[in-house]
Amino acid sequence: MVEATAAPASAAEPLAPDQAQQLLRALAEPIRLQVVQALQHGERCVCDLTDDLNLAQSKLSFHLKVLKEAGLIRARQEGRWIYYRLEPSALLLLRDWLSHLAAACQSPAPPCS
Amino acid sequence: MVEATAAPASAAEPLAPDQAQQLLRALAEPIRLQVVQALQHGERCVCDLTDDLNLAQSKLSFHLKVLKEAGLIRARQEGRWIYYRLEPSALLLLRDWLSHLAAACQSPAPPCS
DNA sequence: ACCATAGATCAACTAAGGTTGATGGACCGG
DNA sequence: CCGGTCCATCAACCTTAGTTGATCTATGGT
Repeated sequence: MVEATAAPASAAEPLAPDQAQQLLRALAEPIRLQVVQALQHGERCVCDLTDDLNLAQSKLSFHLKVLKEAGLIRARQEGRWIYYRLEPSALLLLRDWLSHLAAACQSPAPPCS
Repeated sequence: MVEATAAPASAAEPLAPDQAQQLLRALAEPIRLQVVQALQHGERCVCDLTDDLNLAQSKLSFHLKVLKEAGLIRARQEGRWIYYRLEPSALLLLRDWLSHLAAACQSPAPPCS
């Protein structure tokens, strides 16, 4: 959805609300958050992740899929194993979206009534 | 949960995973995202929000509660009306948390197997 | 060719979270 | 004091999303 093969993403385009929401939804789940943190310091294959996080293989696979579809992680196959790693550009896009939001709400506004 | 009356938050403390998750969950919902965006340019009272977003009062109230409990918005009463506004510090904390995550995953790591 | 392992996918189940309509408290104007 | 408006809360319902165990494909070793 978000990406092409070589996700150019840096900080130029503002990230549509739809995409922001997809990223937020993907991150807003305990297991997926653990996965993301487990990948924080580099690539890991699924078997290592199941072991690290003590999860059923099927369950982990489900969550990896959600993260991948959101563009937050990327898979790389090597022989029998599949290595997953974080996609920093997605994180940065979301980060910038939050910055933008925070910046906008610093200004005063007219009361309603 | 997250805050006291005067949320000091700026950029010093790293934000616990628990709290990051609460913020993410709060934002990861279409209506709440709309609410946040509606508050982006300043305070609004509930009646205005129901009107702007065309929502049942009860429904809006539910989502406002979630956002408030996450520390993302703050309420201010004035007569009969209750004005809500965004809490930038929460957004910035989450922003920094994402920065940190993105920064960490830029470094290489040892393969498993 | 055969078996074992890595991982994805599927269908049925369960649990969590959002919705709805009704009720209740707070504040105001007459 | 009374009626109306603003908003929060509650219980019952419904929808969405995560879980579980089984099955399926692919890869590699022997």
